Amino acid sequence: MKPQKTRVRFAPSPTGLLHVGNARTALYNWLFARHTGGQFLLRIEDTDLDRSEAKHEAQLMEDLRWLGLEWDEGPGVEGPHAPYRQSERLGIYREHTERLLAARKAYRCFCSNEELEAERARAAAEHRPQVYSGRCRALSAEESAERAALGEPFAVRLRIPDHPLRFHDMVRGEVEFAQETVSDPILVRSSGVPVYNYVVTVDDALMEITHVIRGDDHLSNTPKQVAIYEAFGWKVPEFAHLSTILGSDRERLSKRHGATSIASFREMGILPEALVNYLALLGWGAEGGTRETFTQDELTREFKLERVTASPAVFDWAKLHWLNRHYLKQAEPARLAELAWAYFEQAGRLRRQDKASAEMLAWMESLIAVFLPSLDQLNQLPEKAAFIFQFDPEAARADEENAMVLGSATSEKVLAAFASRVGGAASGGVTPEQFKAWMNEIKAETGAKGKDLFHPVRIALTGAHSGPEFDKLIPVIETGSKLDLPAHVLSLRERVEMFLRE
RNA sequence: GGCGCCAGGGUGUAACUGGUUAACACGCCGCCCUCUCAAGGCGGAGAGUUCGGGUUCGAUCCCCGAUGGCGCUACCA
Repeated sequence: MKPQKTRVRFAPSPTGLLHVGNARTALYNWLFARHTGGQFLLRIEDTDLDRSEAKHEAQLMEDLRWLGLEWDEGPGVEGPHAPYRQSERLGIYREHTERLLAARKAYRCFCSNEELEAERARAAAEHRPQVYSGRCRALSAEESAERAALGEPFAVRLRIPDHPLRFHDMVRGEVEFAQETVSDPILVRSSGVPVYNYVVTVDDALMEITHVIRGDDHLSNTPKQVAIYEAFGWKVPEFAHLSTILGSDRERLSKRHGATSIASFREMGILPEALVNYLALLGWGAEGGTRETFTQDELTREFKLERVTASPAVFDWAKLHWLNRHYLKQAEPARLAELAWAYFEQAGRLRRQDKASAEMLAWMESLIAVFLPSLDQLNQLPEKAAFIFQFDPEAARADEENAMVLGSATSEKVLAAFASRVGGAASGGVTPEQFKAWMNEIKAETGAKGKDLFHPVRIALTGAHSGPEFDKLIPVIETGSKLDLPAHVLSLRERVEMFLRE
């Protein structure tokens, strides 16, 4: 028997931003499809027209593409099972409902809301499962048709079979629900709008989905869906219910925990490869378990659904940051310069049009290299680099620790010696080699060494007694001072002069 | 209330079909490097696998129960 081609889908509703939980579901679907050589579809669940918005759909697709999760069928790509938007498939559902009704697998339910509520209350009081009594199940075909024809409002319910509903879950194993604990589910509301559990099942079947990979909040809905497959005589697919992602307080991760949308991660300057790697690790571990960093290709090769954990995982910013730092260091400087530009632009440090200048871009690359080792997210860059663009001697002196350094006897001598050298520097700017030579001279001249030697100079140049190494920093400052920027970047010489004038 | 899922260091995971001093990574702490902050290198602490039974020569792993967390229980998705 030749193996069936796997087909999976990611089916979000466009009611808001794509967040980590859903993104991880999408990723696992995508990885599974790619690993097995199958297909990954995107389907938009927009039956809830009040909450669905076109802009969310567009954002969703953009976010998926940013993560590198291209779909083989779906909006924008189309395919043999189009349309891929549920709002455009209403006719299909209606047709299928007719079939079920005709086959008496489903029936019209004329019960009112009040009646149903009373029924539930009674069941709760008697400690029984709150399932529908099935009162309208017994209605004859004639009576049912007659009341419908008379205009009496009705919903359509599925007849739950009288055998246990079981299915296989690749994460949880065999799962079984006793039939008496599952209520005859509503398929179509009295308004005529079909219900989520119903349309999902119809679509999954018609789109020939072989593996339904989704969040475990759907686990308890699955027996109903299995019953729908059975009612139509369709093959029940494999399921894989992914555990929830929790916040550090072990509560379901939500906006309450801060930024959790994919869009916000991108805005912060988290690289997509870092996020993909992190999300993959959240609920899955490679065989052997000694590797943590995986490219998307490596994940595709290693990812096995059977290895996904059933227990919920806590989202950890520290580890995401660690991975982001890792990928930031791997990234092409030109790419980082391009990405970082937006943040500096926002901070008013750079102009958009200057991106066209190779000189500017090169300078940006060297600037990023200076701060890269201490960067969690790219958007931290303008703040870390602020002292390059804006030098404030007064504030530097005001700092308590700085004042202590500057108060020492040698610091004055050191600064004077340094100032005289910078003052006489060639117009080309100070080079790191020159700087090093000067510091050696000053060391010999004043007897100051180590912190006593470097800290006063560092404060006079950067405003702080700690910061990046001078070798990398000096070229950035000197080159920057010659560029045409929104605000002039002070050269070493200008900094020292200004500092001593204060 | 009913039904279902889950349960290992602070966190994410590894541990072949039951046999390991319970491994790796993040984080934390320390040391080295260094003018400093990072980065990097080296090392350390931190769980005996929720609890109670059972099966077994032997359970993190299999079974039962309890407890806790979560989900579903809608004419929400």
